[in-house]
Amino acid sequence: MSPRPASAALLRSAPIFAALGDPTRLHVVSRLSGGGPMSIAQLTEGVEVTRQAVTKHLEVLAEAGLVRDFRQGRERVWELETRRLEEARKALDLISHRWDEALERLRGLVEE
Amino acid sequence: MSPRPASAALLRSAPIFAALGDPTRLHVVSRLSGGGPMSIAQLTEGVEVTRQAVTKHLEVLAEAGLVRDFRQGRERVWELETRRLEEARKALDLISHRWDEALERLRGLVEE
DNA sequence: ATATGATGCAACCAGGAGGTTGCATGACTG
DNA sequence: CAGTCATGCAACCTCCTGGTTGCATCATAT
Repeated sequence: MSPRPASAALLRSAPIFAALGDPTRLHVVSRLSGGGPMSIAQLTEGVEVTRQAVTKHLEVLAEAGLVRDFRQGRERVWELETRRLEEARKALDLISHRWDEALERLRGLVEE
Repeated sequence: MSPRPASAALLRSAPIFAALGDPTRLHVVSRLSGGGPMSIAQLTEGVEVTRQAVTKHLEVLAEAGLVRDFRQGRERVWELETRRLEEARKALDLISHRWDEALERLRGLVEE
């Protein structure tokens, strides 16, 4: 087992990070996380952009599996999907863990 | 203290996520995490794109504070900067934590 | 000195991302 | 049924992103 190749699992979390990488989107996610499920109109308040822009962002987040929607009367309500958040968190853990191992190996080599 | 606004600290991690959101970039980060510090040429092996493309990606990662470089003879060696990784991980924790709280509050309201 | 390997720099390009506006639709409220 | 509020749909626009190619530089091994 020499230098491990980039695990496919890790690579698969790229879309999640990409989705979280936009300020407006992160803001929306944060709003959702703090206030529970919200309609598009609600989410648009407190953000500088148009309702349509928010809609697009929500669709990007949904595509990445970070949010989920359901209808409630004439409203479309969005809520967080924490499973993917966990995946991303684990990916970050994996990276730093492997980095520590790698440095440890290097230190070992130097000391020989 | 009603529905908390998106914390600035959280918003500040958007660039980190954005940097991690590209497949090639995540691949590079993964390579670094598994094999210790590497030169640009080394990182270019095992990736489908040009050396210059890799250089650009490294600069994006550096901009986000995720990697750091130092010269070693005629090589430019890059290494991971795990501090920012930690920040991102904490941001994800914060989000899911607040979401759980929010759902708890909602459940409380419904049961009244 | 010189050839070679590792980068740096700059110009250029296509496509996608993030936003907007205008108008159509659907579902409650009186 | 009429008015209104929450969305859906579509066409457009601008800029940034991810990539490329070609050439200049700089350090090193001979």
